[in-house]
Amino acid sequence: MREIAIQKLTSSGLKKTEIRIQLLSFLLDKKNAISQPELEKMFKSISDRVTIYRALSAFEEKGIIHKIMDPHGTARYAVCSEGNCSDHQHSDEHIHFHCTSCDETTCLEEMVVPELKIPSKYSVQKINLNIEGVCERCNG
Amino acid sequence: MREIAIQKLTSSGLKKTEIRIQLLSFLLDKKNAISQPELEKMFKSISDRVTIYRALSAFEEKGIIHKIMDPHGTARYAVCSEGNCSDHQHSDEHIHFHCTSCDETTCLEEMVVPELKIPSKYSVQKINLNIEGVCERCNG
DNA sequence: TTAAGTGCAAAATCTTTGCAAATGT
DNA sequence: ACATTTGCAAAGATTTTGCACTTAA
Repeated sequence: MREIAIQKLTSSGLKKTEIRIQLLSFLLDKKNAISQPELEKMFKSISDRVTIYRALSAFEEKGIIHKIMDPHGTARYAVCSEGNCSDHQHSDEHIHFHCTSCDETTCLEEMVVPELKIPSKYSVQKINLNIEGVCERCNG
Repeated sequence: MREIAIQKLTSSGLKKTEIRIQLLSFLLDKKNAISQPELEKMFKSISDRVTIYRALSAFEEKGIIHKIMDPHGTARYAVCSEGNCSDHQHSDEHIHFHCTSCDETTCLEEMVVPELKIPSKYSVQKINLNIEGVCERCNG
């Protein structure tokens, strides 16, 4: 995933620093949306909290990752699926599943947000669909 | 709304203190989900921040209100529609609309979350559907 | 009277900002 | 060389906790 990370950084015009490469590689490996605190713990040996904040904002601005708020109000980050996102324009219209047992958030990329008949007085920019429940592993 | 507030407090076994009555009346008057900071400003003359936190948690635990996280990760609170919620069991399966212009969050009580075919390996407890866009007033 | 609710002060978190030093292009 | 990125320290903001005082039941 390191190569893909490097490639994404390059095509976004970001510098390929070791920390950013590792951070992005890590996110690319996961199918889950990782919380800021988790990333912080994970990388605290090689980096500092503030650097992670800034890296994540940079990634998000460039449309490399998207941020979702989990039910606790904790920010979580996941790599955008290919070609869906661009600078400041995220069409991450897939569904997120949050497990109340293990507290993990999974992107259900396969599932699509169903058609909604929204009153025409509203103009819609983005739809977030979040399911809470218990995941396969915890149900086991 | 004061009467309804008092009634809800009574039937939840909460004390009918002036602050809680006013706080709950205020939420009952609004069709919108109000943020903690807003409530804080609104009531800062008669109450203190911590009291509001605690009142809101109490209301939420009793199923009087529900909490939703807006796109900024700010907690917002709205009264549950009649009979939908109970202690620790919120079935607020309606849709929330967040306006990116005025930053208000509205409960679209009329709209229902559509049927979703969720892989059976997941057990679903709650579905959150959040739409971001521009509301009628701001579109005007 | 006594359990629940309040206020104030203080801790614990989480997020942002400024600036000098380090790093990639 | 120059623009980004990093780290550290410090400011801001938000949420939680402890405890003595007050209030509703």
